[in-house]
Amino acid sequence: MTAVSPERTFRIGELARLAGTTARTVRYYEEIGLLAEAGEREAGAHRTYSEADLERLRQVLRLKELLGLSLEELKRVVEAEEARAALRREWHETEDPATRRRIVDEALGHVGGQLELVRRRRAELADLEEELVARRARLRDARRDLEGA
Amino acid sequence: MTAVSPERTFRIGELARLAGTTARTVRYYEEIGLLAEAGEREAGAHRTYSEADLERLRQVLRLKELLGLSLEELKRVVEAEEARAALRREWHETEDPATRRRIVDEALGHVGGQLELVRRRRAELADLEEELVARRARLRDARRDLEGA
DNA sequence: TTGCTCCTCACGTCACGTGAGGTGGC
DNA sequence: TTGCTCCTCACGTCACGTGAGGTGGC
Repeated sequence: MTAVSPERTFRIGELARLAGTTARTVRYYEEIGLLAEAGEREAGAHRTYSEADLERLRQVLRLKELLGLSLEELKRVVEAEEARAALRREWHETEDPATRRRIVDEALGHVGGQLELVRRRRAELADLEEELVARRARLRDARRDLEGA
Repeated sequence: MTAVSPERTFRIGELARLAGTTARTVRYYEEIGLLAEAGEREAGAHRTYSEADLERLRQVLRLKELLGLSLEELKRVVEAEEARAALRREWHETEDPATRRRIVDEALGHVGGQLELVRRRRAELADLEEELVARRARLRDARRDLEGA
């Protein structure tokens, strides 16, 4: 039996390639505090990343490209995400239903806000698509009329 | 009877506001040749824009925001659009069906390319929306379990 | 040992934002 | 005439790109 390699690590170039970006971008995100610094590192040593780091980077890039968020806005999203992760850990330490409800409600608000953004974008894209389809239909009609010639 | 004001014009500030951007952006687009210079203008005089200019600016901003195109890419789109407008004028001067077919086919290729971009984006947004909806469902379940407490 | 990838400056670029100082039109 | 909006530099900023010169690991 082979191990499932639960501790796959990446260097910055591979991480960037797998996430569809560049090493420079990853370093920049670290520089401005959007991504955490890659573990313990003596000055000048190579950065190493985990699969969790890869997923986090992918998610950040996805929100940036699809929703057009600035890095400042993404920083707030990531911070909120981390705060919620901390709350999830706290979750198991409390029995108080009021506290638990507060945690869930906060998460619901956060997810709801993102959903609204995504849906607005999708609606705008749907409008654009509709216009393009109409244009294409008119062009196809013209094209069909020319077939007979 | 009042006239339908077929020649409504705008100054740069109003144009920008109606298009959802800034005067600086409009000047920059003119500077890099993305938007045509605003008519005849002695140096230092105010720019004036037509409703057609407003529509063009809106369309450019829409493609930029929804598809994430760079200004260089948008320039190519606008140029292709202008070439097609020129061809439409040429259209009425030719009787040759082969020429007309070439004009229509070029337009079809252009619209088809844009449609593909729009659809890919929409699909990506649909995936993101699905994930968010699933997260919200799990949170709502947790929330419901807490109601009983 | 030889490549390849990584490292840190640091300057360049794209797409504007933001004054500074001055002029034009209702 | 007084505001308001416009004008042209020109420097600042955000999000990286792109070398320059040097070091690390399979």
